[in-house]
Amino acid sequence: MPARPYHHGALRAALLEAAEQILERDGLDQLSLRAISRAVGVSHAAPAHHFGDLRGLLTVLATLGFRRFAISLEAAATSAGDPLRALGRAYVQFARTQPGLFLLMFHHKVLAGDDADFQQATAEAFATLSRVAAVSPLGTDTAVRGRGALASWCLVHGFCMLMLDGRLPSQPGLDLLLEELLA
Amino acid sequence: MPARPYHHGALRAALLEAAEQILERDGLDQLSLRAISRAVGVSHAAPAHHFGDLRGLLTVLATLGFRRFAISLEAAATSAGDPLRALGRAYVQFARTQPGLFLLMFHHKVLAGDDADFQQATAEAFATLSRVAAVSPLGTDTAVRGRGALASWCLVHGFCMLMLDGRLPSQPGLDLLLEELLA
DNA sequence: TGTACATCAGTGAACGCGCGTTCACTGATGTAC
DNA sequence: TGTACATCAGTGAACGCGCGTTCACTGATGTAC
Repeated sequence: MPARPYHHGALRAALLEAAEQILERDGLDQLSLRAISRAVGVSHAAPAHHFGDLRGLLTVLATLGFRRFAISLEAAATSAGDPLRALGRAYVQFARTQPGLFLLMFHHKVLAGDDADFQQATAEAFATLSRVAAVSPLGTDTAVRGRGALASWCLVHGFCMLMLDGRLPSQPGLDLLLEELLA
Repeated sequence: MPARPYHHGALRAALLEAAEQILERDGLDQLSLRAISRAVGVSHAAPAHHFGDLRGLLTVLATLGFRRFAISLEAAATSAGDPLRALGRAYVQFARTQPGLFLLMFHHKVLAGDDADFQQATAEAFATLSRVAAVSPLGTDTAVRGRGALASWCLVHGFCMLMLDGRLPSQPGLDLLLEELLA
């Protein structure tokens, strides 16, 4: 086996991993096909075989993000204690530990929103949200059931966005959140 | 007076206006010094005299945005009826009618956050928010007074962000919001 | 009132950069027979 | 078991694009005297 085989073997996964690293380290505006290829050590024309273009790669990345998001939320929802609070904590935790990915996931402009896998992954995540948060099932919207669910979602999502924009205090912020979720 | 005088006269204002138009029409990623200069019909090196670099221009633009934001919020806060609800409506209204500017204002990465004017303008806007929203003055944080204020802010901000990302239904969304603000 | 001069605002050409895409190619793999 | 061939995955050079910055310049304005 030569030191560097012509075929990578798992280039697709390697590209996604590198893309996520760049996303967290440098942000979305620094994420390019060339930068990703460079990080993996491959020709910058290679990603086209796996993702088509940059939008395709970003969409796959966001899809994987939503899958992981859904798993985290589901785990929180079935944990002991108040499931709504646990859900909120998990939501914020996800945004805090992988802000680049989180922001990408909610940046529809750069994503292929009509992608089937992407849509399914987002629906999966939001299903947990609306199921757990709809403690007062008053409405029957397709997107979100009930005002309580929407309000909870907005509250926790707004918290994440303000936090990631540096508009909230650093450490006591999470402590505060727990209190608000009481309401 | 010649058809096109050498000196523009009000280039600074014209550049800002053009920048805002591009921001709303094409988004932040299309906003460049060259695009702005092109729109005004001026050399692309000209903006440097007024703003230094792109970051400087964006910061001024965001500062003006926060000033207008503060005025809208203040007007809502002093209107008849429930001030907290009016404030929420004004917040969403601002984000809805000028999404590009709103997103720029909450995109610290591209702004000079340490700019004095910018900081003052944001503080001005947030002051109205915390004053009105702090119906239950339990805390004494520097940024936001009380849990109620923070919760209201997160709620309405999250609503805006989800709305601008196309994650909420189109028209009935605003109607729903009014109900949630009851809580 | 007039003149000299400093300063300011805008020009336009040039530079280098990183990007996405294209294209003919080559190495490797798998499959049909 | 072996051979031919199609397909796939990655290469590397080339192209054109838009960008920010720099620089010597020029037109216009204002100020000192």
